[in-house]
Amino acid sequence: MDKKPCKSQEVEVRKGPWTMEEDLILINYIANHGEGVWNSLARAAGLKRTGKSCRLRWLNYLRPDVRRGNITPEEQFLIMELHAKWGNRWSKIAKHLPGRTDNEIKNYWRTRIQKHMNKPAEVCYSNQSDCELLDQQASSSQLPCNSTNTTNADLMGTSYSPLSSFDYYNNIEAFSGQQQQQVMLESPSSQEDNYWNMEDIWSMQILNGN
DNA sequence: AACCTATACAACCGCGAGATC
DNA sequence: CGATCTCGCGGTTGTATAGGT
Repeated sequence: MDKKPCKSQEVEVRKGPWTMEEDLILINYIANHGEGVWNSLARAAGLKRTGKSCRLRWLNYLRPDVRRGNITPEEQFLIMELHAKWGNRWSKIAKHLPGRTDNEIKNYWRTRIQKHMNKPAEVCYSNQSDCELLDQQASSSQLPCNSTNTTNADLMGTSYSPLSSFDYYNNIEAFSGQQQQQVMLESPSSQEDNYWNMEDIWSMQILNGN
């Protein structure tokens, strides 16, 4: 666990954003040799990165099955439901969202959901269709739509959440309306224009003969 | 146009658990 | 059985960019 830097890594370790070259090196190396044993992988691939950094980059960004951006309303509800159940167990939550990473879910939660939950519940966009969607989700996933019977401690274990269950589910309800509107307004690809997408990388990799 | 602020996301850090030597 | 190593997790920080003034 990174207690001591590996001798061969003391020389030079790059930090910060990954370059396209580094990405390609990592992808090619993993395509040829498989993933795992990240420290030696980083060295063998000739990357001036820690194994940890390589692992993170691969899992969160480069893996071919990773889906990025545009969290669907269904995924959003699932995240809220599972977070209510398990708290900040992001990797556990991520296992139930194919293609989503714990890091992405964590970021999504902190930037989009938690923010709304911390607001008072006066902003309630609930309309009939929102409630229907919420009901659907609730019935399919055992999420109580407006339960006051279950405490957060019951749902989340000891380490979690200052909100009362009433506030929590009220906010989920309020939030669902907001997000539905937001999702409708967003064009599917708008968020990804700034990224060179993974299809590009993989097609380049194919061109490289891998 | 320039500056400021908020937001979103990529990446890093520290830690614990489990495996291996 | 202790030391070391790797992996994985959750929290936090850094930075690019969009939006507002």
